[in-house]
Amino acid sequence: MIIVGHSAQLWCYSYGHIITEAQMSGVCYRIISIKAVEIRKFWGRADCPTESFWTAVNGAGECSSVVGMTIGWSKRERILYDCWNGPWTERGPCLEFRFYKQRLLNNLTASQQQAVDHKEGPLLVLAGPGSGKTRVITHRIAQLVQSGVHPYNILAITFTNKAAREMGERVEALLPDAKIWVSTFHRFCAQLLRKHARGVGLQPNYTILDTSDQRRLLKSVLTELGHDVKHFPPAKVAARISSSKNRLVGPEEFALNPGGGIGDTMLRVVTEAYPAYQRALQDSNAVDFDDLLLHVARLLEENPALRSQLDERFQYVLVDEYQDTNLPQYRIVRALSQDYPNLCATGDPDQSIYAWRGAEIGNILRFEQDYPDAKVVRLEHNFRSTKAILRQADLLIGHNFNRKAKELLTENDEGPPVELLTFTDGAAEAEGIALRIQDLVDQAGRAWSDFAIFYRVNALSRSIERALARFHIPYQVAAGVGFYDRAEVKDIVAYLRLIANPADRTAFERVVNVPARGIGKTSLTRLTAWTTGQGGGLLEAAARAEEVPKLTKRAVKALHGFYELISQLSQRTAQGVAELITQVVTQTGYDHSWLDDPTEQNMERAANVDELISAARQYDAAHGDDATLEGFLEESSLINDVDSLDEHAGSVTLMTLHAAKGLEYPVVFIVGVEQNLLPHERAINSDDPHELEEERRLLFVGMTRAEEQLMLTQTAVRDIRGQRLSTIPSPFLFEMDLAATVVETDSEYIAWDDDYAHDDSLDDFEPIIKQRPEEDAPRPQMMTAADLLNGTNTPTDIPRGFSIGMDVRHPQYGVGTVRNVDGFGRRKTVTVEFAAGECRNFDIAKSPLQPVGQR
DNA sequence: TTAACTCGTCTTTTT
DNA sequence: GACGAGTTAA
Repeated sequence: MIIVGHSAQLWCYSYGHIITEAQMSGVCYRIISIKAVEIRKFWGRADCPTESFWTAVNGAGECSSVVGMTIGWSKRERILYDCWNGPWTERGPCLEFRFYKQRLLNNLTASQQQAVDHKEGPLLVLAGPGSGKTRVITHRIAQLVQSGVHPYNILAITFTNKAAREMGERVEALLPDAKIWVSTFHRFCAQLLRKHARGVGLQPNYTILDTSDQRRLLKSVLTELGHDVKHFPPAKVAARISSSKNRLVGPEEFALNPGGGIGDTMLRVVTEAYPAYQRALQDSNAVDFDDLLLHVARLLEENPALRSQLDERFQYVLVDEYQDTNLPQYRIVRALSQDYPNLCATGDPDQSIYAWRGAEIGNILRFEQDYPDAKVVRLEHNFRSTKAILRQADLLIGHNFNRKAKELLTENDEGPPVELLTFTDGAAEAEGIALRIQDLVDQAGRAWSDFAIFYRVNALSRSIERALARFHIPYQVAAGVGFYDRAEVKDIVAYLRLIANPADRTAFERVVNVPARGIGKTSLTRLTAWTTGQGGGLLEAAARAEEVPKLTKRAVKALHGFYELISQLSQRTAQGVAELITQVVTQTGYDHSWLDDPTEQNMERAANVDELISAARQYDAAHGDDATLEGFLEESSLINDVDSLDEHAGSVTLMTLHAAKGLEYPVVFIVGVEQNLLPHERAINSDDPHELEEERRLLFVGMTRAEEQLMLTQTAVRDIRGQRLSTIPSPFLFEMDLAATVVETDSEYIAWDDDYAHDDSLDDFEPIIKQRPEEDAPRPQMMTAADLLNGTNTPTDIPRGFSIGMDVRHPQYGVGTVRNVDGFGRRKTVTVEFAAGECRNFDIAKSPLQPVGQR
């Protein structure tokens, strides 16, 4: 059911209402493709499509029998259509229609055109926010191909998967048949490294460790070296190692010149741990994120033949967000642009917000020195934001000393002034925002998906989430526990990793006793100790367990069994990844413990495993014969939480300021614009003034995401780490000219102290706002962040499971009554009062507590 | 072996 | 306040 390249004109739906002809102002949409996609989550019902819509779609001749409803409309010029005709709360197949605004090349501004037309030689595009940078890149690629460059010789690199996907789609829209390699730095390197793994002492089936695996490995390395993990937290050591890698400093160089004072024990430990960690990676045939770049940079440096071969292959390299490149990335790009220096770098020094991660803003500032004959094009015309928004953003960023002056121009309307809202505390702030959003939806016809809320630190999302939940406003969060961080998902993935790469030590340690097979800590320690002496992987050692001294008979048997299991599973890789996962689950009996006990938690787990299987199925389908286990693992280890944001969800989006880069929303809130938060105290305490400038840029990035309306908020007191502190306004606020409002706490809306929370009105979680007359209209149902992260696709009323006053049964303690519910997500706990009047707390996630019916 | 409890630590941003 | 690690109780 795939139609590609079909063209038809049709009217589009936004979430819940039709975009009028006038709003579309003559922009023509073209169906690029219709494909079946599986929808993980969506909010609620929207209007049914009109005749004209279906006439248009049916005109394609392929899907005349489709019934369904519009479930989302996205700014990315895509519309999703649910063609599931079962109950709408269930998962069903969906159609995805992709539309692209057909804009012709002659629609470009003069400077955009300049950049597009540039063919040979280095090119630097300094692109302010919202200046159509992606369009320039995609059109330039199209232009290159039209002028005879072979698509094979073009490489486009971005930083995020999202950006890569978007660029890929847009290039595809312009050049439906050309296969252009559009990739992120990490993915590009991962693939290159697959081919040339041996050049850096790896096997082609190497694994990519994510942050938590990396920590785990480092922790065992530290322990083996006899260092106290309390004193030297793996996270800190990892940070030091990472920053060294970002500066291309290997373990040997680090040891030679560690820097720091004589008494710096931390440095001593790192000096010791770094090489050991690197060896452990090598032994596991694994790399961490930084290694992907590092290895490739090394490879290119030490291997002139390979370098020139790749340089020739990638004659036209385009790098987006060049201001965020770190040293290895810079070296890689340079290495690929020597014989064919047709490097096109786009970026904006004012949007450099990753210096803390090793990004070198100097790379973009130095571009003209690196490539003396570079052509420089400035895109200063902003198509995104109102004049009011840009004026404030400009005022703010003007306070940075370290910067090339640049103007932000727009022909857009003046728009409403940028507001500064001051609240009494975080709870009032959250509710105030929820109220605003509700008002704008009710009164101004905004859609939920028009809103975004940004914050400096993830911790701030919680209060906002609560407020949104109370107001029954659908939202999604780009952060926190990602899908691939869930324990059950990690377990299954670890099995896969072990199958793909038997040397993978972290994976082995994770699953050798999951589900329990009687291979305890002691057996594992003995096995590891023996293996260290022997060389080789742990799995191999498991096969020869009988040779390991002191192992009990039972352990030997269990290890042999485990080895057998993995070998058997290894035979099954041919039928696709989804099938393999199914095999893993059944053969290991992984889900046995939950299947007969359908608690909420267990059903979530099962759903997550299903989710993983369907992800694998999608991968299999997308890659056809090229689908490999390694490929799937690579894909899953390189995606992040922001990538899973669903533009079609029809919900308010919450994310950190960092994650916001590259996105745009009609209405933006930036919360907590306060001293010590934004700028962050870490930047304030730092003696490097550049850090403060980076904070300013961060706010700048956030502000320039807004298209029409922008609101900054601050509070008088804020709870930080459980402590209530008075705040100091952010110095940045004085650098702008904002319309300030102090929002008086309206007692009617305040219900957030704990006393109130124990009131039984919360049990049913009724919205505590007064019903508005127009609120009779059906609202999308609630979905908690936890649901979203679970990938649960059924919106639910909260709280699910346990509520205050409910009678419950515990196998040990008998029947009792729930007195309190606490915590969030998987950390949710309930307090139950039993007959004797004694209260106990239970972890919902772990306890065998069962409801026995409502009062 | 599991689940409840207690304690101590860490709190920026993430490919 | 959130979370991990370690301890205790059964």
